[in-house]
Amino acid sequence: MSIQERKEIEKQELRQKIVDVAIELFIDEGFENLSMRKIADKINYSPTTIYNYFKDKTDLMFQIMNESFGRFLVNIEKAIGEESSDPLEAMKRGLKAYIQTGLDHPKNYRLIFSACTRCNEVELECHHKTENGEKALEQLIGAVTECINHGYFTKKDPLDLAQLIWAALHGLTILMIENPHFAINNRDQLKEDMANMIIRGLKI
Amino acid sequence: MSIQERKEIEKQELRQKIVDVAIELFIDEGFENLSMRKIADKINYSPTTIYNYFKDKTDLMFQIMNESFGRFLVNIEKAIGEESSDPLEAMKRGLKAYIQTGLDHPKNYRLIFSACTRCNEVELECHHKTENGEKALEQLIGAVTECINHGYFTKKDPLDLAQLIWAALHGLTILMIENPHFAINNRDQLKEDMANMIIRGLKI
DNA sequence: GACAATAGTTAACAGTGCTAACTATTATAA
DNA sequence: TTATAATAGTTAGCACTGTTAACTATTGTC
Repeated sequence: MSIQERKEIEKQELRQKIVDVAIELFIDEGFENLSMRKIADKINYSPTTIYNYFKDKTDLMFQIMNESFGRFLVNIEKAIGEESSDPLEAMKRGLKAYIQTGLDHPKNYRLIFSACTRCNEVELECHHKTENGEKALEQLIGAVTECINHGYFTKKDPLDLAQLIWAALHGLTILMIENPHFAINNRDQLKEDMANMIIRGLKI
Repeated sequence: MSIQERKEIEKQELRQKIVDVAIELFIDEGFENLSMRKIADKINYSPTTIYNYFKDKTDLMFQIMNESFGRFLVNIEKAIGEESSDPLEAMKRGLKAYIQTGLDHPKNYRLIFSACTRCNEVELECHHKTENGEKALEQLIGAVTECINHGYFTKKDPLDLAQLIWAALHGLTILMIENPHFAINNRDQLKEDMANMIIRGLKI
């Protein structure tokens, strides 16, 4: 390993540490209390060091958002459990797993989508795409295509259907997380009903 | 009109002015640039005056959120247009109107739901209910009940169904607003598809 | 051993939410 | 009519924020 290689690795390690600590702080202390100075304190560096690794706070936010998206995907995989031979069965399990995973890790889920809230509020033009977000969508498109090919779903554009599904799931998940009053007494029922509504709505 | 009444009215007027200016600033300058001092500047009062009318910034946020919700409802009514005799027809028009109104006034829509993002991030416990939010839900429940009574929708708890519908609509609307990449080329199609998916999903 | 690049630092600016202590103004009761 | 009390608004200040510019110390290269 050359010196340059070692330096590069060290750089990546510190960068990753910043991301990890930022997520930790977000989870522990919330959105409003996540500051560059607190992150710096936690890693025992001066606040300005962070700016050698991230353009600004928004940039950092998008990195931790992407990282959290990755962790969310891992958790979903776990929640889905063993593979299913029937695509429709797999789809239904996936739908419920998405909502449940969001509810199980509300702060994580919130983090994934709260970066956008910070991004260029004025113009509502955020040009970031998260790598892991794209990956998730690809996976969902695959599952939808399976359902179409097996004659379960209407023969429409799989991307369209995937976006429909994602939107519906996200809506329920984020409302439940952000509004503790929403469906306080019937969350399990609603989760089930949402999965059923989606599948019935797209069935041939 | 007694002196007390006049004073009360003046108080309400200033309070309303603060709310109006706060909304204006949010729309014009965005979330991050909305500060107590800027609001104070705009109404030519000292910043601390605001604290005589609102407990803190979060409190003010919830007031402007409620106000925006009210304006949103007015705009939806407009978008729905004339009354329809058929409840299912009315429902479909309402569904599309919700999404379209959100897209037509993205900053307004975002404001309605961004207050929660600020509320007690740590515990995810926000105990505010917005009056206008409750009102909207009541209305939706009414429309759903109509559809059930006419034999269009499955005989389930109208509150459940209304929450399902709202969640799905909200998910699509907020994703489109917050993520400019989401469904950039097929938004009209998606709006239509979402309405159809919901109705097919709930039909008897 | 000189030079340059890199990584990290300190100091500072302009702005933030919010509180405490103060001052005027106004309405009520004697 | 005047003293008292309540109300509405003010100033000054605290502890914090993101971010930049200028600096220093360390390290690798020639």
